[in-house]
Amino acid sequence: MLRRANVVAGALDLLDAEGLDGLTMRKLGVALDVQAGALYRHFPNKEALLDAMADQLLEGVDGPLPPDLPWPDQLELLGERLHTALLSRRDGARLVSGTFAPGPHTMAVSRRAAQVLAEAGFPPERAWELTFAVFYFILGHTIEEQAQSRMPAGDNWTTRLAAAGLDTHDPLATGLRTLAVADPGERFSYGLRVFLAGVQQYAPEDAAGPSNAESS
Amino acid sequence: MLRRANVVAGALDLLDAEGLDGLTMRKLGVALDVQAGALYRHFPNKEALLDAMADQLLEGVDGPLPPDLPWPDQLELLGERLHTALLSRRDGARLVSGTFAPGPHTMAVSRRAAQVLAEAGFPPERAWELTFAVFYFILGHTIEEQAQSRMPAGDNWTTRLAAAGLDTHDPLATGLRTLAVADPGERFSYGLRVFLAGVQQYAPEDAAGPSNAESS
DNA sequence: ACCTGAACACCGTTCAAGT
DNA sequence: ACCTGAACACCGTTCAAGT
Repeated sequence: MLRRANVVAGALDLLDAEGLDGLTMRKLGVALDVQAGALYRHFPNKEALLDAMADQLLEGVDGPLPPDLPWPDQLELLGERLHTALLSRRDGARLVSGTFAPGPHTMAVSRRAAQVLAEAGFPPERAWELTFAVFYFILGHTIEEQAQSRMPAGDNWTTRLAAAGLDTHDPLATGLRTLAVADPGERFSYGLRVFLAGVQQYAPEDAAGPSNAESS
Repeated sequence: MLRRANVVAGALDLLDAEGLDGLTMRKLGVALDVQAGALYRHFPNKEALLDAMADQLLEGVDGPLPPDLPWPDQLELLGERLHTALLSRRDGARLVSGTFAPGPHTMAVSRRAAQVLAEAGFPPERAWELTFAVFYFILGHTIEEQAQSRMPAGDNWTTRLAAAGLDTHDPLATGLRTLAVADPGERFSYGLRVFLAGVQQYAPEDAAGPSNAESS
């Protein structure tokens, strides 16, 4: 007999095999030796299944954080963990970004990040807001990483950009080509640190920050 | 006779009427008084049409920037313009985020942002990287804005999050509920400024920044 | 309660044939 | 060159009927 957890596990394996666009209720039926219609005894629709898959993907991201770590480093660690989890399955970032109803793991991770920010002195709304903001960056960056990795090496997004109208002698054009071959993980970490530097600067209790933390 | 530009314009109007999920080659055919198959004389597939629509949406974002404006303000202006353009059509952010091949307007906007950062002293690769990073934040934030606006008022993403496991007396829970009714435009601007504060701090020529701009 | 078999109402895309 | 008409190979979802 089919259990809800089996369906999610089978769907995630099918995701690795077929990608998000190739993930079909019918193919999932075949993979689980069941008619496609039978899946609707466990999930009201495909959207709900995708939500469950996304939440499963985030299992473990909300692990304990070293309490002696400064809060910006805690956030960086959380961001790197999320990044790793998204990369663990093909199209993982696209899967999570399409989530409609957040599951328990999604909840736990978000809450953890917001709590770190609240303890750093941000008012609760700002803590949530910045949590979402950083997550958007992480999702967007990882979506692009996973899109690039599935493309022929000579046909990157960046390659197209470079070819489409940039002079060969333009330093910006060469920089774009350099980017195309750069380590995506290093790029991600750099972007994350830059964003977190901004967050740190806006922290009310951070003495090094400007006085306009809540104005301007 | 149908022109490529007519197809794009009709498709954008259909997008407003039906949303991205309801945008169908067959419906577009009806709207343009043409068989669906006829559209394939102008675009090789639906993906190419969506790319053209996304690029059209970004027309005008790459307008001239006041040259006397400090570069962080130039970036903020560019970001706000992009935000506005994405909001100008239903599901505009989702449309642009799904873009595969960047068109001329997408190119121009990206290049403009990268150039501002390059002139601020960033090496070209970092300039591109940060351009993408900020765009990811903008797209993600705007996708969520547009998703929220199409949901029943009492059933926000944030409302679900709040209901799913947060204590009523938890300040984080109340903060989340506050967020749900906050002005999305103000939230966007705040997040953008925070990110740009980080960027500014990493700028090599910014004396106020830390010395570890390229290390760590 | 769970699953099968089969249908319903759609999709994107192709292509001979018309004009 | 552009469009029609009609098909092909799929989708997600529903639901009587079986066990």
